[in-house]
Amino acid sequence: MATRHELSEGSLQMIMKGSQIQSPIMQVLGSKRIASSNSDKERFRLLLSDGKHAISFAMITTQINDKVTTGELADNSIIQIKRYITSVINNTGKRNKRVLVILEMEILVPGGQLTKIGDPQQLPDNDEEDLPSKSDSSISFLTTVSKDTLMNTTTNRNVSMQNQLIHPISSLSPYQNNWVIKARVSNKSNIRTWTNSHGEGKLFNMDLIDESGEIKATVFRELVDRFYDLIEVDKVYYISKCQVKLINKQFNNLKNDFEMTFTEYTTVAECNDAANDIPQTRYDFISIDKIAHIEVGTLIDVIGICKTTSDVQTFQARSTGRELKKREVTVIDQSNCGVALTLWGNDAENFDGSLQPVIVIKGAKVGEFGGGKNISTVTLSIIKINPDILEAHSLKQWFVNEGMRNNITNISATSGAGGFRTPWINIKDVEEQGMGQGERGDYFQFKGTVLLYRSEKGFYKACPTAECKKKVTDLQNGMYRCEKCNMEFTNFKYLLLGSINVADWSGNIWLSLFASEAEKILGLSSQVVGEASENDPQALAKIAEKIHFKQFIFKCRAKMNTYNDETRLKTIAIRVDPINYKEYNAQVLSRIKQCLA
DNA sequence: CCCCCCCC
Repeated sequence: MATRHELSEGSLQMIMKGSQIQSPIMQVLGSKRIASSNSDKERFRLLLSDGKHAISFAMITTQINDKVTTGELADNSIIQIKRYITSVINNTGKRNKRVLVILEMEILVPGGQLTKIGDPQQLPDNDEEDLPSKSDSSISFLTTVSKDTLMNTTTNRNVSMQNQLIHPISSLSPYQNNWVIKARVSNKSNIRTWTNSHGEGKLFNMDLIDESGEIKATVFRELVDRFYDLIEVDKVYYISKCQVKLINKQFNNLKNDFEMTFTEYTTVAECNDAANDIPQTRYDFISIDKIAHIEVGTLIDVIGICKTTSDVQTFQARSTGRELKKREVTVIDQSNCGVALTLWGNDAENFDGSLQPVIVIKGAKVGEFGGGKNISTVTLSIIKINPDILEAHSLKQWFVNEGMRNNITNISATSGAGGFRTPWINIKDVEEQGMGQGERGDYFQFKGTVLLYRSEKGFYKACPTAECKKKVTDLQNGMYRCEKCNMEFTNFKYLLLGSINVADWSGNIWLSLFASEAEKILGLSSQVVGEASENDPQALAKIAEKIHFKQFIFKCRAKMNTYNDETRLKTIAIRVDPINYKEYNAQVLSRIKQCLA
C-alpha cells in the first residue's frame, strides 16, 4: 500500500514556479475531459497532488491520452512524471498562469483501492514571481516584424526565455491569442495557386511540431512572399500571433483540433540553440483493421509492410484526360489485415517493394471501391521507406517472426452481395432504365445463365510483353509487330476475347469479356485455347459448348460506345465469379423484403 | 481565403 512519504511533497510548488524537478512522484486525484468539438482528438486534464499541494490544470499530451481512455489511469493512481514542460499563458492580459503539460509518465501504483494521500492544498492559480509581460523589452523582438533583426542576434535572449514563455502547441486554441510557440517545421508544401468564384490567390502550408503536439499552419497571398523562403524544413522557430481556427479533418491529418493561419502580425524568429528537445516527426498511426471503419476522405497515418506490389500502370484520367501513373501496394500490419495502397506519379515509379520494406505514410487518404476501403497518397502525403523509428523495427520483426506466414484479411476486398457500388439488377433493367448513358458508365451485377459463347474470333495474337494486350501484326516473315510497344517479336501470346449471350428470367444480353474473365468461364488459359485451335479450328466451339447453361455472377459496366460512326451500348463483364450462394441468397432475400415493404 | 489529387 502506498504511503504518504512516497509522493514528492512540495515538488508541485517548485514545478509551477518554473523549476525542473527530476521524475517527481504524484497522485492523480481525478481526470477530466476538456470540452472539444472533435471526439477523435479529445484532451484531458488531471487533478494532480504531491501530497502537500494540488493543482487542477495539469494537461497530458494527446500522445498518452490512452492512459485515461483505457481506464488504466484510475483516480488515486500514483504516477512518476518522466517528462513534462510548463508554460506560461496570459489569457487575462494581466496575470500570468503556468500550465503543466505531462509528456511521459509511468503508473507506479494503480488507483483502484487507493484513497487520497494527505490533505493537499490547492496551489494558487497565479505565479507569485513577477513574470515579464508582453510589453517587456526582453520579448519585444517577437512582435517586431523584421527578418534581419529576428535572426542570430536574438539567440541569447531566446535561450534565457525559452523555458518561461514558450507555449506548448497542444495549449493553442482560438480563445487565447497571446502566445509564442517554439516549433520545428516538419513539412512544408510548395506554393500553390488557386482560382475560384471568390477570386484567386496563392498559398503554402507547413506542419509545426513540438514536444506537446503538432499543428498545421497556412500562409496566404502576399504573406507567401514574406515567409516562404524564410521558413525551412527541419528548422526550429519561435512563432507567434497567428489566427487559430478549427480544422477540417478532410484536409488535415495532424493530431490537433485546430490549425492556424498566418496574419500580417505573425512573427517568425529562427531558434538557433540546438533545440534538441523538439522532435522530428510525429505520427498517429492507425492500425489497418481500423481503416475499415474510417470515413472516406479522411487523412490518416499508416505504417505497414509492403506484402505485394503491382507494376506501374499508365492510363488517362477520365475527367482531365491527363496521363496518370499508379502502382498498387498491399500493406499489412500486426492486426493481420491488409489494405490496398495506391501510389501516384513519381512515388509510383520510384517505389521498390521487392524487399518487402516498411512503408510509413503521413496523411494517406481513405477511399472506397466496391465496398472495400483503400488508401491513396495525395500531394501533402509524406512517404518514408524503412524509417529508423521504433514502430518500423517492431513491425519488421513481427513480419519476419510470424506476419509473413499469417492469414491476412484484406479490407480492400470488393464485396460480392450488396456491393455498395454494384447494385443487383435484372437484365431487362439495362434497357428499361437506359443504363450506360452517363460519362462514367453504369455498374451493376446479376446472376446469369450462359446461352451462347461465341466461338468465332474468340481469341487473338497479342504482344508478348507482360503488361501489353495489344494485337500484333503478323509480318509474314516469322516476326510479329506491336504498334503500341513499337517493337517486333519472334513470338506472341494468345489472348481470349470473349463475347457471350447471357440470360436471366427477365431477358438476355450480349457481354464482352476480357481474357482474364473468359479464362475463368472456360476454365482454360488463353494460351491453351489458342494452341488447341492451331490444330483444330473447331476447338473453341467444342470447349464453349461445355459451358452453355452454366451460371455465374456477372459484374458489368454498360457504356455507350462509338465505332465506325455507330453509337451503341457496350456492356463489358468486368468480373465473372462462381455463385456464392450465401451472398446471393442474402441479396435475394433483402430484395424480396423490399418488395413486400 | 486552399481543400484538385485522378483508375477499376
